Amino acid sequence: MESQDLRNAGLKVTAPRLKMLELLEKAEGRHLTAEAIYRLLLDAGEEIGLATVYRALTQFEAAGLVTRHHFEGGQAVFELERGPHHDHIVCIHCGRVEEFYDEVIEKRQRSIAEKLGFNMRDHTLTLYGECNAPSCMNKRIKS
Amino acid sequence: MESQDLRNAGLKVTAPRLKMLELLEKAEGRHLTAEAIYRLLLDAGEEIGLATVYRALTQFEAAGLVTRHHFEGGQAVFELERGPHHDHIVCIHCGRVEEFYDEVIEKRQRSIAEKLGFNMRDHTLTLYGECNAPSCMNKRIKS
DNA sequence: CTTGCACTTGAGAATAGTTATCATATAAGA
DNA sequence: TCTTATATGATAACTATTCTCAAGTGCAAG
Repeated sequence: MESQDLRNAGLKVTAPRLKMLELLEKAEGRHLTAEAIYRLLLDAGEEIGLATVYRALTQFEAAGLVTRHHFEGGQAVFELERGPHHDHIVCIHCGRVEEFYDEVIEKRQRSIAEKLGFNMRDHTLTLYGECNAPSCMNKRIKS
Repeated sequence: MESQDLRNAGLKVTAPRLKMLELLEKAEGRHLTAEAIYRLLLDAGEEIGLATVYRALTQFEAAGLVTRHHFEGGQAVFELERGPHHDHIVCIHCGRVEEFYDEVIEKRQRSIAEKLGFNMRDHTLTLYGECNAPSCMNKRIKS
């Protein structure tokens, strides 16, 4: 239950926070911007402020409930932290995001950090490319 | 000579652009923000506008003369594009940046992209950790 | 050399994304 | 139920960057 997640994080259980978590749940791994979350909730008839969305997302991130990614371009995107770590590949044409995990790369990163005298704490790996989704390829031909 | 780089890129050879390239050259691989470049030039007695710095950096990037990184936190940093591709590891305490290149990771990325149906065009890999520089460790103990 | 003009420049306004402020509202332990 | 630390929404403020525009300048053609 989401309310338990909130309590564990030392956050009060409030309507805006629950709605946001539900939405992220329903989004099933899609990567949403703060703005998108705000609009979706408004469209669903919820009363919520953009500031609250940003605030809550920051708190969720601190609590390890969501992850923030920056990819290329302005806005940050958020996704629910379900399961283990993974990296991303983003289509430079349609923005589609796929996730992957590679043990070889993970191991290699740790040993590189160690060799350079760093105690590794985190990393971001994002690949960019052209995806082979039909809808995306069509768009490219037209333009 | 830098002026040739500019001509090759289809850019006119102007004082501000040359000064910026010289500065980046002297920075020897340090990663500078647009703001830092601007201030350094002002301090050196050059007359230049911040808008010009941003404009030129964008043009240099398009021409492949410099690379733009986002790391964590607000401002982008720039470095001269000398030699082959490399990735970065950043100290989360002092911000020190080291560079590395790992053929195993590079290969692995390409095959992952292919497997997922992407034609890979680019990637960013940044590790974050605590560095073992004496100056950095001291600061941590004090605070 | 001059000259013409497309390209540049600097200053400041404008924008995008995000965070801070503040008065009001509310969750939840006593 | 009371109390109070937290949370909320509206809006102002802020940061990084880009845009606008009038004035200036590199450079190719004469």
